[in-house]
Amino acid sequence: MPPPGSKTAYAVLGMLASGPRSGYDIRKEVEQLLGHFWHESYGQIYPVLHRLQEEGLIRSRTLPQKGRPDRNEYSITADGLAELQEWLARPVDRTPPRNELLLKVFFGEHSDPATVRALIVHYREELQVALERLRNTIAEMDAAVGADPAHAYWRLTAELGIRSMQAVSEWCDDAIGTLKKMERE
Amino acid sequence: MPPPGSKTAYAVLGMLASGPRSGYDIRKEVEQLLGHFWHESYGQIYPVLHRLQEEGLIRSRTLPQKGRPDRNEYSITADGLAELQEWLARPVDRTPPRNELLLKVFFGEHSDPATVRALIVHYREELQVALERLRNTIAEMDAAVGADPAHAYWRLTAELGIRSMQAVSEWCDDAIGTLKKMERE
DNA sequence: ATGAGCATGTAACTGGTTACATGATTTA
DNA sequence: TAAATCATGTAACCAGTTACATGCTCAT
Repeated sequence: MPPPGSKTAYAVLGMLASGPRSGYDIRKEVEQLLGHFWHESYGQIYPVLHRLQEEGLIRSRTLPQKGRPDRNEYSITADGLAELQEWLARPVDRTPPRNELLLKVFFGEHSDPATVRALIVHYREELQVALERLRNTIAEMDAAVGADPAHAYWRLTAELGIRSMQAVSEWCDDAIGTLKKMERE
Repeated sequence: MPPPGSKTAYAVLGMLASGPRSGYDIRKEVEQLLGHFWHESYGQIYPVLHRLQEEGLIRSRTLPQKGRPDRNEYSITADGLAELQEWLARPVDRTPPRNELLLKVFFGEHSDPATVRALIVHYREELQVALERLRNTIAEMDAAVGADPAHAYWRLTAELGIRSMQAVSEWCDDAIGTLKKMERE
């Protein structure tokens, strides 16, 4: 029943559940669609593909190509789908939190309000970019697929992305205000 | 100039910046105060303490104790404080996101709405507990220290904790509603 | 002709967790 | 008397990143 642990294995399995893909495809798709809440690197994907194949959860066929390296296309097996579904039904294991921004804010007393404020200002800028990008993706997806039932799940993830980014963004505004007040004192 | 990378090193340095502590103390305090956004394990703290001492960023003295192991109390050096402050001024490096709940939600099409809903319900319960715990800590801290300027920074971190948990909690409510609707169709 | 994209992979490294070992003391 | 707390540490493991290597094709 293992592959235990490795989220990457399940991410890969999940991607293959909607159709055959190469390692390269998986990477690209994860970045595009899941980029706001997930990430995978090649160094993780390729070894996992090999392992999953050994375990019979996926299988591959090699498509020769002219001029570029052969394309290894993987598809999920019945066992793989079962494994995926079993994992999906298990409650998420909560991973220990690590928010570097908050760590720095907490240590703010050993620096000064202006420095901390600059940190938050910078963070907010990056946040705004990510928020804008996600909003655009949502608009594109909504236009492209409409009320597709498969799309509904992606839509849920996007919704949480928007909301939590908004919440953080508002906190940034307020924190910047508070720190400005502290600077004046 | 190194210790590069390791957030643990900076977390430890930051803790020692407000006074001498043992590895054990650090662990406990991180859990109590920073628990809602940070985590450290002994297996990480003790080696880091040794390394930081070799690098001259902290120094230790051993307090013999009757009946229990000697207490190694570390304090930050001038170099250590400088290193901490340098790090504090640098913008946070954004770590690749990994939200397992959203990963499962996204793969919901390979399971079914009811299963996904159960996942979110369970998640929301744990969230509520964490939210309650943080609210209590805030009440205690506010009562204990009042408008202490050092406390102000902690207060900022708590504020973000509350807000983002609330945002996620609201999303859970809505998502559960959406999934119920999907179940009926 | 330059660079981006296609496509695969590996090795070295880093960061972190878990489980173990030790053992007295205080509290319930 | 059982369990939690104090207090240290290590070894084995796991997950993940980064940098590297290869080499063709297509668009600018």
